[in-house]
Amino acid sequence: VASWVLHVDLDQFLAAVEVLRRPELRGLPIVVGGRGDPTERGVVSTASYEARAFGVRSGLPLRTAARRCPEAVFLPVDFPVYEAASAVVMATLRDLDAVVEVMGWDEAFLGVETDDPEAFAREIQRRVLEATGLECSVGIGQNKVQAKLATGFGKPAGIFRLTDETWLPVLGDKGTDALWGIGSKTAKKLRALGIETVRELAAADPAELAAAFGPTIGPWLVRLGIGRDRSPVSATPWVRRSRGREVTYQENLEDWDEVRREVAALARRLAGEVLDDGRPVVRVAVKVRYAPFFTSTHARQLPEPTLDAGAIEAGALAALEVFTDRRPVRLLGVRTELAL
DNA sequence: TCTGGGGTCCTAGGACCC
DNA sequence: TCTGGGGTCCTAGGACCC
Repeated sequence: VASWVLHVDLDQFLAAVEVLRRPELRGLPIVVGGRGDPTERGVVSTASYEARAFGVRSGLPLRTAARRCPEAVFLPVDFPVYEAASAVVMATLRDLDAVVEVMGWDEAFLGVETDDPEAFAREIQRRVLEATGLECSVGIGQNKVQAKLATGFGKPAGIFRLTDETWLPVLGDKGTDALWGIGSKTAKKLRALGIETVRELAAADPAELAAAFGPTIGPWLVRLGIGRDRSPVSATPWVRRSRGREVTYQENLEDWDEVRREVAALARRLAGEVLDDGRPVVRVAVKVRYAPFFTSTHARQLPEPTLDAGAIEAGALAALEVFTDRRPVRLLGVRTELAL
C-alpha cells in the first residue's frame, strides 16, 4: 500500500459553528470578528461564503467589512465554543487509522496508508459531518506541502489530489505567494531576483537564494517551488514555547502612567495562566504599537526562571522602561517565554 | 482598507570568551 | 599595535501562519 498525506480543513469554520447554534443564520452573510461590533477596532476572523461574495475576507477591518456588506450579521469571536467544536473534530480524526497532526482549530494533517486516498477522504468528510454537522475539504498529496496546497482546490466541501506529476502543471504558472510559507514580502524579494512564478522558483539556484535569504530559507524555498517536502506527519504533542496577551485599545493611551498600569495588569494576568502551565518563565517581552501603527518589542531575561507573578511583572516593567518614545499607544502586549 | 490576537521560526549583529 | 577563527549567548526585528 502507498503512503499519502491528507490535509483536512474545515470550511468557514467559525461562521459554520455559529450557524450550528443559530440555524436561522444559514444562507446569510455572516462576519465573525472582534467583539462583533463593526464600529470598533478589530478585524474579520472568518466570513461566511455569502459574505465573501461581497469582498469580505479574513483580516479585513470590521469597519471596512460593514461598508462592503452592510446587511451582514456581525458576531463576536467566542473562543470556548470553537475550541469545543474543534475538540470533537480532532477526536473524530484520531478515531481513524492514521497519524494525526493538529495544525490549529480547524486543520490537521493525516498520514495514511491506503491505495484509495479519495475513499479515505470521503470517509473523513462523512464522519466529521456526522459527529459535528460541519463540512470540510480534504487535500491529498505525497507530502504535507502538496496536501496543504491541494485543499484550496477542493473547497468548499471537496477533495483534490496533488502529486509530484501534477504539481507543476497545476501550480507552475501561479505566483510564488500561492505557496504555503511565501507571503507578500518574500514574493516581492523573489520578484526582484527575476522569479515570478512557482515554475521559475522550482528552477532557481539554491545557492543564489541562500545568498539572498540565508542558508536555511534559501534552499527551502526552492524545495517548496518543486513541491518536495520531507517533513513527516507527526502526532507528537505540541509543546508551548511562549504565552502572550495583547490588547488593542479602542482609544489610544496618551498617559504613560496608564501604559505602565496596563502592562502590569497584562503581566499579572499572564502570570496566572503561566502558573497553570507549570513551566517557569525565562524571559518577558513587551510589545508597543504606537498610534501610527509602528510596532516595536523589547525583552528582558529574568534573573532566574520563575513562576512568581511579582517577578514576571517586574520583568515586564523593566522591558517597558527600554521604550523612550512616549507617543500615543494603540496596542500593548506582554509575552512570556517558557523554559524548555 | 486606519489595519486582531494567538503563536513559531529564522536572521543578524554585538558582546564575550577561548 | 594589530590581529585569526570559532563558538555561544543575548536582543531586536522580520516573516509567516491560523
